[in-house]
Amino acid sequence: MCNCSKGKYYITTPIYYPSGNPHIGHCYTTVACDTIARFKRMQGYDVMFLTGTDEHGQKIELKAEEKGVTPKEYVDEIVANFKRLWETMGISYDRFIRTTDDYHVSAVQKIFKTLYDKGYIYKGEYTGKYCTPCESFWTESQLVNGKCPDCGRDVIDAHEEAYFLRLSDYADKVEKFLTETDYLQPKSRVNEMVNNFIKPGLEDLCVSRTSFKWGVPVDFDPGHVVYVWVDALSNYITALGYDNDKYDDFSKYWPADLHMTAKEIVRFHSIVWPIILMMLDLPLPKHLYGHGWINFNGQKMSKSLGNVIDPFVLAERYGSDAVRYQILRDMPYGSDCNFSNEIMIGRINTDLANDLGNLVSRTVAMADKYFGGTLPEGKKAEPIDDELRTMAAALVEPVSKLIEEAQLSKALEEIFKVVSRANKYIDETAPWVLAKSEENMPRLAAVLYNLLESIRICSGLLFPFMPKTMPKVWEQIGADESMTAYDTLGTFGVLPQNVTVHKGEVLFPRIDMEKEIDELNSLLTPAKTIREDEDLDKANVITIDQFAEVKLRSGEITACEKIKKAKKLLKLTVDDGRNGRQIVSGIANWYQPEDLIGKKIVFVANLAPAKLCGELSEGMILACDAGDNDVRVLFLDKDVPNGSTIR
RNA sequence: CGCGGGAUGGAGCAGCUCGGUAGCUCGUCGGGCUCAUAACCCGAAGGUCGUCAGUUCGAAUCUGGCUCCCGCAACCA
Repeated sequence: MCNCSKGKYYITTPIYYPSGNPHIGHCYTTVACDTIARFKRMQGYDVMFLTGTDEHGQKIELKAEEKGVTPKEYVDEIVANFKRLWETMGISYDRFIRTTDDYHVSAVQKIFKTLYDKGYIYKGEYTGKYCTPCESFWTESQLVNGKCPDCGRDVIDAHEEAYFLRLSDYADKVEKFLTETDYLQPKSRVNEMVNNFIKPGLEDLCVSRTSFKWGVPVDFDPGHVVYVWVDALSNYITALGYDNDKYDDFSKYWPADLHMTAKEIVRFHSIVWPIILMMLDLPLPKHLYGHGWINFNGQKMSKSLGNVIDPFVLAERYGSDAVRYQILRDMPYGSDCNFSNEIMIGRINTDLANDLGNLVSRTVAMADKYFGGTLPEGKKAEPIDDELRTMAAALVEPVSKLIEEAQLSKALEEIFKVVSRANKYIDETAPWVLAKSEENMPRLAAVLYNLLESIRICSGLLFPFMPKTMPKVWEQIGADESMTAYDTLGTFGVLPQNVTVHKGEVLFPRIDMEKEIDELNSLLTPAKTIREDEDLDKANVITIDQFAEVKLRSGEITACEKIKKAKKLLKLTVDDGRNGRQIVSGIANWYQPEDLIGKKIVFVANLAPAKLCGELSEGMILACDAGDNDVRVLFLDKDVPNGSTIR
């Protein structure tokens, strides 16, 4: 097969932020890209599949400090986990870029300088609000109740000298790009982007910071580091050798054929990234696909259904292919999907064990039992064969199109229609009846051959989705590599007439749902979580003087009401033994106002006052995380005087 | 009037762009089969498509009002 006949295909995942370990969401994006990459390789494209990590920023600087290690040491450990997960999940990336790689750092400096020299980056003064956990700047008007509109936490004032990227100049061009091309998928997101960010007036973007050090230094202005976007987005070109000598295939692979991201960073990939490329006079990428999130069933999540979502645990228990299958199968195009262990096990059992695995198993078993493993040359066709044969041979076309469009769930659905049809065919033809008389042998051989061929085609198309298991299928049905190549998948009748099958291991063992859920619950994270807490405790030892700075006092709740504008907040009036005070507490999900009135509680007396949803809060009451989305307030004995010091 | 998503048989979803017999998967019930991983195949029950009004010969599908739910916290893919 000629590897260059189809041209190149460049596909990317986002570079992930290693402030914590990889989770099922990272897994989805990466597995989806891997599947498409493998599929394009099968088709004969010269594929470049890039993934990596975005390692700079204040958040990582802080996390590292908390842990008492350097930022690099901190990310090294987590990046190793990302790589280990990709290994586990069978991710066939061609290149892995880290924004701390030397070549990337120097290339980013050059890109920054180029943009500056061209006048697209200018120095200004940044004044506004900054949310540290989100690493986001906000204007006063964007704040919600004075809080970060993304996470609702406090923002801090920020005034500093900073460089800005002149996005405003390109508002019209990028709007045209989004509305007049099919770059951004699904199409529904185009309006979202245009209405929310372009039409209100595209603001220039702050692209440097002086308040932290962990980033790419701006080489012509010491003290500044490049702030996230120019650094992170340009990975897609520096990884190909743009402005560096590490690689030299930029001209070969750029522009990207597909950037895949989750929906929350679509904004940067659909607006900022094309603009940066326009400024650099580079070709624009062809497609951006923003997929939905994997949600965890929200409040509905119940103990009985379990909740283990560590991808390592899932892969270890069910096999990476089963995990790949489930997340790809259940994520609908463009919207979110739910995840639970029950859903995952259900998928594995019905689709993989019952339908596909069992189809292979029963087919191979019959070939083995009735013909000693090798089919005879003589076959007898019948009209009833036609539907299955036609369906199987026609499968490659729609499936290819769907994969091309990143509609992986639908592609799988199509393939499994043929699997189902094949199971039905076994019933229609009843091979065990045919096996009873010698004269039916040619007919029996034809039936089994048709089944093996259907399996061959399905497994060939399933290979990009489940790359570890499909070769085992091929082994069992007696197919070699040449018989599962992409070009053979549109043809029925590729296996030799006298094909020999080999009974093998059970491909996807059926899982006992109840037993499995019980086991998952028993290993459900408490042990691990507590250990992490202990580690954190040890890393954050304080002195008794520090503790003494926190003034705890007793109080009695004399009045309590819900805050209308907020969902989670209760407004408490507390008798603190002095003038009384008002405390706002985020416990509305767990307590009704009437449950609290008259109760004695502990509160932090010297906490800086804050406004929450417009209500003044002078202190904080103590409550504990009782686990599993439960919160319990600490109540005191009735006879404790209000205002007593607690130590 | 903060933004966004949603409401379709027990559960999860498709259908809605371009109105015309309501479809899929799981579950339930009944039957068949015995090659197979107690798997497979067939059949049945079950929905006034959140609500009110409008447009229309005809609305799940178009228009407007209303109600309710979810995310915008956590591992931010």
